[in-house]
Amino acid sequence: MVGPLGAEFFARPARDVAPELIGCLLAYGGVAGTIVEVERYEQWDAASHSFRGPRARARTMFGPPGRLYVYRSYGVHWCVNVVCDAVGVGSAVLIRAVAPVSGVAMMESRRRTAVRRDLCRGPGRLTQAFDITGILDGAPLARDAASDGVVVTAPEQGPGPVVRSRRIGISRDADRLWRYSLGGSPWVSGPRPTPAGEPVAAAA
DNA sequence: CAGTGGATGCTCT
DNA sequence: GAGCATCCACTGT
Repeated sequence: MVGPLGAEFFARPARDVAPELIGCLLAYGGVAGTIVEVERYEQWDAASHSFRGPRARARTMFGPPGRLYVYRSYGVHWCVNVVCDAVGVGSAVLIRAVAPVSGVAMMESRRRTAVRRDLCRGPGRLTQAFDITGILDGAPLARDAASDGVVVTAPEQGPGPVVRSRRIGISRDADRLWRYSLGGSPWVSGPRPTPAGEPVAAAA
């Protein structure tokens, strides 16, 4: 699949969508980066905001797929997900890190740092560099690159080996290997998966 | 390098 | 009042 991704791409289980997002281009407001790290969250997953059902904060997770779920983290940062699967499932993929591709000067200005490696490494840093905030919660992904909205575009070629590892910063259901990243990438956040990590193809 | 604590807002107990 | 899907500044090796 090549080109901007829409609702039909995300209307599948997050276990299928998440690894395919690695290597895709995330673009918004003149800045762009290649997705190198995501995590998936499901309703029957104690670490997920959808765990307790469609309550106020996580209601977007239970809406149509292909929309952004943006929430505030630790009262300070924003984090951005894309809703997956069918309406009512409560499934989403958190975008945790991208490799900067364009608009780097804008990213540096927003982040107030010139440390290239830290511009978009981590979910809070990424949203700051992209100026993604809570006003985008519930917004559908845009279908064309010229749009004002957030666009996710599939690459023509695969990015390289996708590995899976434990999710970052959670305590409940922490053993699930639901974090997907580009093997060996320096743009990945947190403790990076050990040497090669676990190949995504090896696990169903 | 590792570890600690503060900032700050919202949800749950 | 506790606990976060975090980040940064600071400390001590």
